[in-house]
Amino acid sequence: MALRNEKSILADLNPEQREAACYFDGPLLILAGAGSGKTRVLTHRVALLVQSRGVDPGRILAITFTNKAAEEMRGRIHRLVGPRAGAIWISTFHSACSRILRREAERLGYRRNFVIYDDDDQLRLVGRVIRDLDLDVKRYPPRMIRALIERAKNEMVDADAYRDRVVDDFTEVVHAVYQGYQRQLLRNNAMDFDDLLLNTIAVLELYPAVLEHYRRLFSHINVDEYQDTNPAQYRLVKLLSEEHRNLCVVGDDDQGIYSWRGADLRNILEFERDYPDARVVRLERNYRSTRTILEAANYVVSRISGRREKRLWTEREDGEPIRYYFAPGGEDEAAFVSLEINRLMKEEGYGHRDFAIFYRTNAQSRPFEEVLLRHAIPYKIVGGFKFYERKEVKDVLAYLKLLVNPEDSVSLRRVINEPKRGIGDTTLAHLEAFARSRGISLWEAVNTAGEVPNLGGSARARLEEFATLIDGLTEEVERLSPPELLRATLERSGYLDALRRQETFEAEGRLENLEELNRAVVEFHSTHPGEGLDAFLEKVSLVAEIDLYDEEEGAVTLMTLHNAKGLEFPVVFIVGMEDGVFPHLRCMDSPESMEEERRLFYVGMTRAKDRLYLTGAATRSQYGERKYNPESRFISDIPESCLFRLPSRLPGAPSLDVRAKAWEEEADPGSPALRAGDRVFHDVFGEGMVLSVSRGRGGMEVAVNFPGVGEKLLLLKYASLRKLDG
DNA sequence: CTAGTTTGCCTTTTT
DNA sequence: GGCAAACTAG
Repeated sequence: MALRNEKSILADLNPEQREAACYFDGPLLILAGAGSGKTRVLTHRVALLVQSRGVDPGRILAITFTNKAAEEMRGRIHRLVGPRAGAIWISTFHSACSRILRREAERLGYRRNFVIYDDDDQLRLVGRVIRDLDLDVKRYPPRMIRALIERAKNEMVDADAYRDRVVDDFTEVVHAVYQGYQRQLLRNNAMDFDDLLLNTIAVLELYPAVLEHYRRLFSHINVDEYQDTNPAQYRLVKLLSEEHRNLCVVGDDDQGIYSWRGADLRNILEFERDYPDARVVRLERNYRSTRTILEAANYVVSRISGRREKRLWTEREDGEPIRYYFAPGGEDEAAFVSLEINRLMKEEGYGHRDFAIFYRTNAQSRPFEEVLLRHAIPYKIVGGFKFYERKEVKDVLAYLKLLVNPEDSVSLRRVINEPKRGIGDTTLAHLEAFARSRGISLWEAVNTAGEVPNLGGSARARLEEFATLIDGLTEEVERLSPPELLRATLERSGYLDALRRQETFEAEGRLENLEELNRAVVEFHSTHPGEGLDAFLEKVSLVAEIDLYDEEEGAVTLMTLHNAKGLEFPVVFIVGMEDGVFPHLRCMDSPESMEEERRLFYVGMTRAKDRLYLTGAATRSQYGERKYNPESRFISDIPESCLFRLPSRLPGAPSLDVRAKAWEEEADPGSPALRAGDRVFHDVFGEGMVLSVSRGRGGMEVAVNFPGVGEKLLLLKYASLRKLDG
């Protein structure tokens, strides 16, 4: 591939984009509307810095919102400037901080092999601390306290400073838990997500030499999705860029959808107040959507107060009107979407990958999965049941974390009796009391089990056995590669055996997930040879759901509106357009959160290139009961001239296939209607023979052998199976 | 100590 | 309707 010179790089850009890409000295704000080519500007800007300005690639910092965006940007810059792209710091805030902290964390009392706690670990630890303080978890719910701690951290209020926020008994408790929580983190040599930012800031603020080092290192700083930065990120950027002021931020206040995570729109709205001499460039030309979609989107967002006035325009045609279908029920809504996908594929030549279904909450995906499965339309879900949050995956990762960092008591507690090895709550309680009284870590307590009072002989023996297991594996950490370590852990811990022995479908599924984890480790090892287990764990800790998304796959994509940011699809369905669903019930009481919902709607709409569908349902089952929701208020925000309302009773629409449902009910009590040996027909796999029928977690499960396809495990609830006679 | 059952909780979005 | 803590029985 030929590298590009300055002239040819500039040729890719329109005048505004060029202005933004070429402004190198001093603060720059790029207000980039949806689909205005912001990534292009950013990549070209960085390419120019390297290519024509001769800036050392290692001194450019580019912050993206997700790892996926980072990889993509690196790829695009690589195409422009070649392998030098490899040296640029392109990453999320969290990855960049983690990289810095691997070098600097020792100054804060951490060791460099610290582990990163996800929110499940976080919750466990908060709960632990609450219980350790002899508080009632009913009166002080860990989730709530964690939320308050999180918010404080977003606003850079540390555990000590929280004292100023204490106004009553409850905040008093929060303060105490916050302090205990931070102490535990330090003792466990662990950081949560927010700590990655806060500790980086702390290191920079406490050590002038360190600050100086990174200020010199990063001569040019670029931040994407600036509207979604929180006060801590703002501070960090400011610290690093204050001196040379070569700071370029890109964003769109209309797409700010993370205020619940602490993001503060003022960062982008008041950029010029921080940098009065800032250059501001607006990108308003949209290269993605039809005029109709843009007009509607402009209108939806125009009603938001205090925004920066922008008006997207395009040279594209009007295109199709936005189609709106308010179905009688949730199943009809899903059936409509599926039928429409089929129709567009047949009549308009779209492929599976051209379609996306967006919803407000992950829980809404079910009916769509069901109907797509039944119609044999391939689909994939981004998010939802998250791979790295599944029990078995987390269990095994906890083992690995423990090998890297034995101080990690959260992981230790997780695996000490998993699989069951006779170390129960009582034993654990004794260990804990001992650890606390001696001021040693839980792991040290396990290792000195002989001295722990009140322990029975068998408990001691089991603890010793466990300690030997972990010690043995720890010794291998230096010797074995990550894939080998995973294997050894799975085998020697007995985790694999325990699952194999169960011989249930559930265990089967878990084994498959572990196989998947194994693939991930193997892949990591081949792309990062020489990197150790710690590097793998770090990568895993910082993945976002969207990072796992692969657009090349030929499948319909289902995801939340939040995950949709930054993507585009020829055909988009935004489903669940009902008051209480979208906008979400929890956002109804404050005008600010309602505005955020509206921005979220805007984000969803502007993902569509050619066709946009909005659907809702008059009634659906929510939380297990029947709910009746009115049409979403956002529908009335769309100009009627852009909207085509479909009749809610579609002529010729098939009633849903209720066969599977009926079968499940029939199969439930005692005598299954479907038995081993029955011949069945499946829409996708064809004819097959039932091997077994059993009750699993998600309902009745059927194992079927399809000749030529192999054995398939199907959830009767979702499967479209017909029983064949004879 | 474990396994099985009941109760009682919570249901937004995620680096 | 789903999940985890809490309780109960072996």
